[in-house]
Amino acid sequence: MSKQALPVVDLNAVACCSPIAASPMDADQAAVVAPMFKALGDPVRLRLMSMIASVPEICVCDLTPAFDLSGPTISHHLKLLREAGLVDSERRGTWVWYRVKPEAFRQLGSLLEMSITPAAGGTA
Amino acid sequence: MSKQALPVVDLNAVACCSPIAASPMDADQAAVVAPMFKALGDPVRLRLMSMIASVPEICVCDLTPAFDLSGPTISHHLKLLREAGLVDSERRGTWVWYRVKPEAFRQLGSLLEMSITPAAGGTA
DNA sequence: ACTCTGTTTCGAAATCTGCCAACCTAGAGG
DNA sequence: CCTCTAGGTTGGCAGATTTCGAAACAGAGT
Repeated sequence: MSKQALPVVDLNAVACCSPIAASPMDADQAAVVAPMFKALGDPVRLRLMSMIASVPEICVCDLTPAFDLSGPTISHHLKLLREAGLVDSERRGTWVWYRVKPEAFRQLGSLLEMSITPAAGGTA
Repeated sequence: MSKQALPVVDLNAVACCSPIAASPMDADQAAVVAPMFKALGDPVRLRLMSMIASVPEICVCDLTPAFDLSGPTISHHLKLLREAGLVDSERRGTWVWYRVKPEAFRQLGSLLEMSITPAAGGTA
């Protein structure tokens, strides 16, 4: 996808470093972040994400054979990961390569930090 | 819910500290972890989770009015968060109180660490 | 009994998963 | 240029799952 597919999730719209536990999340922010979690909420997409994240980049032709699913189905799941802003794709010649968007990854990670409100579990 | 609802997700079955980016996740592990992400993949549940996580514990009677949804619907979403192993509930007298399960929270956080494989984004 | 809180049950509408078929792009060979 | 083949994506369709509310139910307090 050389023309850089639709960025459905605007990463800059998400507060970069405020954990879920820091303060109640408003509806707008939840609407932006939830699709990212949702994208990881399917076992196939989670494995795809894991495979993509564990190397600098990976060809679709290496992803598809790892599953008992048709090509179109894998393509569909990759599209959802793209639309969630979690990965990027680029066509190089015959093949399409996928790689993670580290910002998105970091963002999700920081949302799950619990350090700010120890009362809610950290110290109990 | 004093009799400690069905623990559908066995937290001990999840590798405690291996980030998604460390190595490709096998199908079994993905099947265990995906439901946790899925539970956070809905805007309502994400906000519920955030509200619960930002205080030591909170009454359902304080959660419901924050949404434009019926009581049964909120109850349904809370059930999904419970079944995902993300929160615990306890009836005390008239009211039911919810609180996060910090282990689950930490677990999800550690899955999103990117530090182990700098090549997949850190250094690019 | 009656009320209040929260859950469960059930059904309708919307969404998701997966496949097949068709399509588009890129490279190889005429 | 045209055709042929291979890699991926898109469109359309069944079947399963999800979301939500109305109604009924269960527990606690009055």
